[in-house]
Amino acid sequence: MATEYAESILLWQQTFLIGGCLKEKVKARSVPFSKTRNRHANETAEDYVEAVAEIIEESGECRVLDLARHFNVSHVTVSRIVKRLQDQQLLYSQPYRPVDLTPKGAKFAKRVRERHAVVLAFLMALGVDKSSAQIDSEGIEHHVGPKTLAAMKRFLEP
Amino acid sequence: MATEYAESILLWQQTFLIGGCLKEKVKARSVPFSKTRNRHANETAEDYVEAVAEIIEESGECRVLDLARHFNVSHVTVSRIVKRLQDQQLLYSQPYRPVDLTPKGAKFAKRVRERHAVVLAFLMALGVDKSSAQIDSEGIEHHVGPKTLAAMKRFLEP
DNA sequence: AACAAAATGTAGCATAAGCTACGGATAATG
DNA sequence: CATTATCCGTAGCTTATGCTACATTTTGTT
Ligand SMILES: [Mn+2]
Ligand SMILES: [Mn+2]
Ligand SMILES: [Mn+2]
Ligand SMILES: [Mn+2]
Repeated sequence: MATEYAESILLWQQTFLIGGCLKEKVKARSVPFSKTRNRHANETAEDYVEAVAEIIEESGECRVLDLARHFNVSHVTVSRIVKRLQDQQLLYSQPYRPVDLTPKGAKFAKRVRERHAVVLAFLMALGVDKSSAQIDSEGIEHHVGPKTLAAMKRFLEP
Repeated sequence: MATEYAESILLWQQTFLIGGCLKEKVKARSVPFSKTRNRHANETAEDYVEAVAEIIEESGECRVLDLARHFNVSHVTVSRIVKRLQDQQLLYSQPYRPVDLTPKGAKFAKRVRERHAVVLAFLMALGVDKSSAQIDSEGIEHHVGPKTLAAMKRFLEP
């Protein structure tokens, strides 16, 4: 429902971009902010499915505490978010049991991990040291649209 | 106070990065997420001082409603945030009066606008179309550290 | 000056994401 | 098998950012 609301806003703004009347330079200027807010709303889900996939790959299972240490937050914060991602059909979770990805979550994780890998490799190819690239890519990844992602790939393998 | 807390966490993690014991690969991995959360906490302030500077430059004054239209949010959201930024000495504001930048806010705005301009120019130089570059740079700018910013500048003017 | 319109503030609600404190469940160890 | 340690859930608090509805102030127009 949060998603529906956000999408309706974007659709409404699309119409403003098409029909070109008088004072919608302001409207058009607001579109990047709306889209950025949308992307921030997805950010937690993206980081969590990515982390679950990585942790399972590394250690065989993913516990709530693994995620808490991964993100440096309390286990309570993780529990609540896991519950929401379960409602969104991205994760399986039962009380006191390890967390796992649903098929939908696994597909999502695959896309997100690929994009993150491209962004990280791109920054390093650009000459950024690994430590800075790891930090910056952790935030940048969520704001890289398809066009920018394609451009980064072109830069990496010409 | 939120800032002090966040900084104390970062300092604490620094020590973990220096002293290399056993299970702090997990700790080290959590640093990018902590720093990204920090950057998100600054994001609103950055976007607002930037917007205030732009709007004043374009139209002579910046009203609450100008900001509301700029960001596509309600004037109530703007009012509350302006109040906080006033507490942080970034903005001047009196009831029913236009908003202005403090000297501190103006310096901040200068840095933020320059960084945003570099990121936007960089994406376009990379081959991203203007519309996508505008959208993506609006989010990416807040996650570009000094090293990445320097690398982008090198790419732009060699 | 009076009235209407526009801008701004206030009250009250929602959701997301942090936290501590405490209690219950599971797992490891004797 | 009993005990302890670890893990996890729940209750309750906080801050940030969205919203609508309504009140107030300022501004513009008869
Ligand atoms: Mn990631
Ligand atoms: Mn991330
Ligand atoms: Mn921005
Ligand atoms: Mn971001």
